[in-house]
Amino acid sequence: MEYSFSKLEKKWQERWTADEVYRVANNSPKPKYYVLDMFPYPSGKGLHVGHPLGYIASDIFARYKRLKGFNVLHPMGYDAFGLPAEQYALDHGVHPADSTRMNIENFRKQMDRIGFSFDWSREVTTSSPGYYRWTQWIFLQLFNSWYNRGEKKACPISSLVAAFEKEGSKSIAGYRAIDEFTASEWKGFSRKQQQDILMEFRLAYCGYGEVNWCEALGTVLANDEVVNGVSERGGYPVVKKKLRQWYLRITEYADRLLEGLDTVAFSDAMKEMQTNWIGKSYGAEIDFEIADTGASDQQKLRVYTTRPDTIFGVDFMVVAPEHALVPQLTKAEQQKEVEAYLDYVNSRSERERMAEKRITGCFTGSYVLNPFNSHRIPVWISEYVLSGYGTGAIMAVPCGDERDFKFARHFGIPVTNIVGKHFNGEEANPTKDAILENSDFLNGALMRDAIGIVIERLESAGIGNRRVNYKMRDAAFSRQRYWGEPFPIKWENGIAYALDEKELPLLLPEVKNYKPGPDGEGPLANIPEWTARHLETSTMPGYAGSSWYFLRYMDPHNNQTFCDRKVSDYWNQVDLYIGGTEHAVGHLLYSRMWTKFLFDLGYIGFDEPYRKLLNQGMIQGSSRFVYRVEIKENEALEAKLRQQPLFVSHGLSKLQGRELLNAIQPELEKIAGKDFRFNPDQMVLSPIHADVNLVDGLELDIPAFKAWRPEYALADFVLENGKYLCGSETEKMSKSKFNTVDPTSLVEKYGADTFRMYEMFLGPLEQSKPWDTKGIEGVHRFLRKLWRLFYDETKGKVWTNEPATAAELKVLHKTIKKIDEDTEKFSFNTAVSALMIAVNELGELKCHKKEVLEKIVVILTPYAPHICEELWHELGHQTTVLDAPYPVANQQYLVESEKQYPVAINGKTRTELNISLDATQQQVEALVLGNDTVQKWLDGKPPKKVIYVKNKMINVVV
RNA sequence: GCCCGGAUGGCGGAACUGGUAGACGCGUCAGACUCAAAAUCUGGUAUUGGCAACAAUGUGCAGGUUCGAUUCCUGUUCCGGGCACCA
Repeated sequence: MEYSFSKLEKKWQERWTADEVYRVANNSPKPKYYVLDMFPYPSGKGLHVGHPLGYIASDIFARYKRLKGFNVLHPMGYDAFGLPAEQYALDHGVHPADSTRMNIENFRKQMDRIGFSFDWSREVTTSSPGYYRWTQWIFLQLFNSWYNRGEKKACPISSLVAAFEKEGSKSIAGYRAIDEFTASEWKGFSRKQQQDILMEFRLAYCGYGEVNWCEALGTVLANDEVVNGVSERGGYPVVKKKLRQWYLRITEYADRLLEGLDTVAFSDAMKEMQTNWIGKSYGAEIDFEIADTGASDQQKLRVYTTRPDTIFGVDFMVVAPEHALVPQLTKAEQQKEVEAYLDYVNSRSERERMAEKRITGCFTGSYVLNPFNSHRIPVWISEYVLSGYGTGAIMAVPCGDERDFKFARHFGIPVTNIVGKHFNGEEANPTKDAILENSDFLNGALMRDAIGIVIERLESAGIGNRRVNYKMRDAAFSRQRYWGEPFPIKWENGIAYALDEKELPLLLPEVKNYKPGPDGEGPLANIPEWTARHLETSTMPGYAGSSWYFLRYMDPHNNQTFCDRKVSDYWNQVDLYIGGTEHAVGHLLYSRMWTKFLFDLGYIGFDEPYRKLLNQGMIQGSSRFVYRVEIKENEALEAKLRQQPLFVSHGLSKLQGRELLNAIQPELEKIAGKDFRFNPDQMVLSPIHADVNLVDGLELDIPAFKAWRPEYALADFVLENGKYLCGSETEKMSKSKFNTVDPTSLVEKYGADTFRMYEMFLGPLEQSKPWDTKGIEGVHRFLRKLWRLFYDETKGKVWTNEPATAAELKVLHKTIKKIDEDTEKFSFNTAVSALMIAVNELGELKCHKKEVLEKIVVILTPYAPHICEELWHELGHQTTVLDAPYPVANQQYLVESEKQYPVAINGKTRTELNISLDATQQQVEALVLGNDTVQKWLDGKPPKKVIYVKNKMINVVV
């Protein structure tokens, strides 16, 4: 009987589905375990071998935990709202709902072949009304909440209204730049005034602000969706634009997002990325009086600095071009220059600014006074100061800050040295460990200590105060697009009103075209019925639905609430979350914030969503290249080569000019004839991606390549050693590079079990690695060897009920221990190796004992579930192997009584000795020193000491 | 520029708290089976020298600590990832 994997895998997949074996209940006497994958965006391109990597890992762990006696929640769904589906709709006229449905079907079909243990009865799709109803609901909770800094948690907005009615703006002093008001003033405000103030506090709010506007996509983007000044999706230019937008007040959670990192098991790299994104810094705000202004219209320039200790090193001030005081600061004689500079700044796109950082700037003509010694300090404008951070103005200390120093040098501003020999006049020194000089009352103080001294002085003199700043900004939460959750918001007289919860879901209406609406509004603005109801016309961004999906899996069919509190109390946090690092600062921060928010309001009982996060590495493509001969500026020859292309093998691809011509002359003459003359220096070889599936290792399958594309049908090849070898390069896996490998075709050829194990065998999960199909045979061979322990091709069944020998049990228990340890620490690649070794060893021992095989089958089940289920039943079991008890390694078979030890003298191995494992140090010493070889080497001299490393070796030090 | 991570045979990668470096797989070589090939099985395979036993050298590079270093320390090169005027 042969191992016919395709029949067997189909059989069990059907059986498992029919029996609903993966269905999991929301209660159980067993302990719970929640294994989650980052759900996919169902793109039209389908899966390549890189996608299932994380799913296979999570599936192995989910099955392992189940065998270990846990009630395991392991769901899957689709992050279905988003730009690409809409872009596709614009281009092809297919409704996003339809293309999404088709893509989901395709994804599902591909995933099903791999044999995952997902509980599909819990599937969620973020674009289905039953799901986004609750996304809208959570949005309403955010809209109706504010962040109470005193209590460090979100509270209902009604509590803020109550506070205003009772004591005016007292309780929110220092929150935001809002004019103070008393309780009676509050009551006297118009409805609009009141709502405008409340809007400043809502956790989901609408406001005007600089946003990242992407013209090509016709929408705004969040900061993490902009990479190097262009859109993450599509790579289109992004400009800053002032627009009315919805925001998520994630900045209020900055501290808790930071502190929460201590309570979760994320990689250090991941924690650091989030920490940097949040970017907390400690410093002070300082007011500088603007010189030469009258006492009546006294203006102050406020700066933020982390280094108040350098206050006497301030040689100039810089304000951002967008700073509100620019017009007042600009003196008449500088007017022209400032205007020209502002024009220049506006002409530069975000991308240009990032690409080349020029030192630019312009003097305003104004001066401010140093608050401690009243020195006059010139005020400049420069684009290197960002309007969005701190106060949009800085005090420049060239001797301590590299940027300030370069600016000073560029514009010839004299530099004050406050750190003595620590500053060499050539570059700034940002040290905190220097003793201050030229610094008035700070002279002689260590900079590190001076920071606090200055802040105290500032605060007591009322010219500044301690201040914490964050790089993180509030997250832009609206998109001028169609394919997203509609906001449950209605506008009346410029006031945003929440829809009643009973009106949810606010269904996404059908549209005829997906083109943007007027005035930068979304496509929903084109629908008269929509605008007639004064509904918000933008939709929510892609990350809205993914910010809470892990909760919906727990209670996916509940239509009373997003997730019953009892159910979320049971499943609690995600125990293991597997996905890529690309969501480090997007999805992971947003979902952590939503979790904290829902916790604050008491809807769930935990405030971090993911207990442990594992980042799988990317699987890169291994591209193959063929080298095509092109002859420039010779149209007649080129025409011939277009008809009959000529490719040279990789080994010859480095040749040029005359040498190249010599190598390819015969083939070229066949195509072009003998009479052609041309300059060999105009001959170039251009590398062209060849489909990896047409290449075996590096050798091109020439007939298959010719059949691949009509234009290559007549191609000719210059070979080396009778073969055409391709060049290779590791690149991102992508259809356009023809380096994608389709998992389904591999499953068809080798079976799902082989495919799963091979993906794990490739290397450590967290490491990025190039895909190479070659090695898959080895894993396949392993499963066939395993099969042969049960069945012989001629004899049929060979397994027996005979008792196992000690040697066989030793192999078994060693393997159980190893697999258990490796799986527990997610070292799946070494676990697969250990399983291979076990099967090899059992094969050598000709072990066909049920007693041994049965346990091997169970520990192998998470890795290769189909073959194990089949063999489990073959061994006479009636129930599924999924519920088998996980074997325990028996120490008895792991301990050896005697072992051969290498004996080294000063680190060099000289001989080997058999030593009983319970021997004492003295016994070992006597044995070693009594040995002839050792004696010979010692040459009569006594050794300094004998080092006996149990289970390892013995070293004699002389 | 700053912050992380990495570098081990022809290749992917093993190696527990410092203890025989190269497990396992691929590739390759040899052999068995075969008329032959494929498939399968068995064995060899870090490098250099030697028929061999064996010897020497070997974990990016240069040092250091140690009886002993892929592992720890210092410096350095290269590669990958993240951040990038955040004052």
